[in-house]
Amino acid sequence: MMGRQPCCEKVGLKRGPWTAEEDKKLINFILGNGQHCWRLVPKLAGLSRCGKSCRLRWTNYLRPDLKRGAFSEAEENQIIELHARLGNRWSKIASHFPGRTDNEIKNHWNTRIKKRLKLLGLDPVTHRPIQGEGGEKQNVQINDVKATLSESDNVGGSDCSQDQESVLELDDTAAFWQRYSMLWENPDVSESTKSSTSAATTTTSFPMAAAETATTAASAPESFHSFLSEDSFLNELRPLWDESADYFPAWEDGVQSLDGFL
DNA sequence: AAGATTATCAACCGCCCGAGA
DNA sequence: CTCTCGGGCGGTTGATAATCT
Repeated sequence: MMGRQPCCEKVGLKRGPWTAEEDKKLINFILGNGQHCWRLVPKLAGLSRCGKSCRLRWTNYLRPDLKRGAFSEAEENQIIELHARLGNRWSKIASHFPGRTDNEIKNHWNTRIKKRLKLLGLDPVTHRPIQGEGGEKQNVQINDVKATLSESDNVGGSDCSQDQESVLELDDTAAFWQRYSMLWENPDVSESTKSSTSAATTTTSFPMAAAETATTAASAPESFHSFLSEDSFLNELRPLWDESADYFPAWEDGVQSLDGFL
């Protein structure tokens, strides 16, 4: 026999983007009942979705303790270091970032960090220098960084004011690379990840990230639901929200972080 | 201004794993 | 021990937004 039974009866179930109405139903249900059996959630909440879809929507988008927003430089650096040690174990990586989801980190890795590593001459899978023509990529790396910085991150920019900044950034990059190499040269590195927090909590500077953040932060969309600012829904939801701290450890923080959207 | 291209990210799919019967 | 089931994970897709030509 091939394949596998679907997780649920898909016939008649809605797919695709969630509507504000569906979100309301899901939020209200979870607030009122907590998280138990996801399979039952759609039925009980009156949603024509499969349980998996509900879980995904909640954990990746509706949970009030989500941080959202652009990744900081420090976060990005930490993701890179963790990925070097853990590989594509996104949930493990995400566990180091309260308020971030594995999906979010995975997306960020695939769309941004991966490219940066390539620009740095690093293989995003192995985190080692790409042995291209001549295998001397590591030596030209710093120049590559400079080139790519002025190429791609100097958006709308004056080119002359950048030299000084670039020097600083290059120093940081060199330091980062050094740390990074040491990480890989340490044969115990994969073991050390199991035990604890050793290298994960330190931060290094990753200037490409800084440059990028500077150019994109201003335009970063705060896409948290517009319906959350609707008065009618606010009046209905907010009291529930405030009463529900018992269900989730991070709830209080979540409420606070929501305030920015309300 | 309009069409083409690229980037982003929410959401889905299918597999894996652990718990419990 | 084996089987079933649900939750979780990582890979991938596709719609939309942003940017370029």
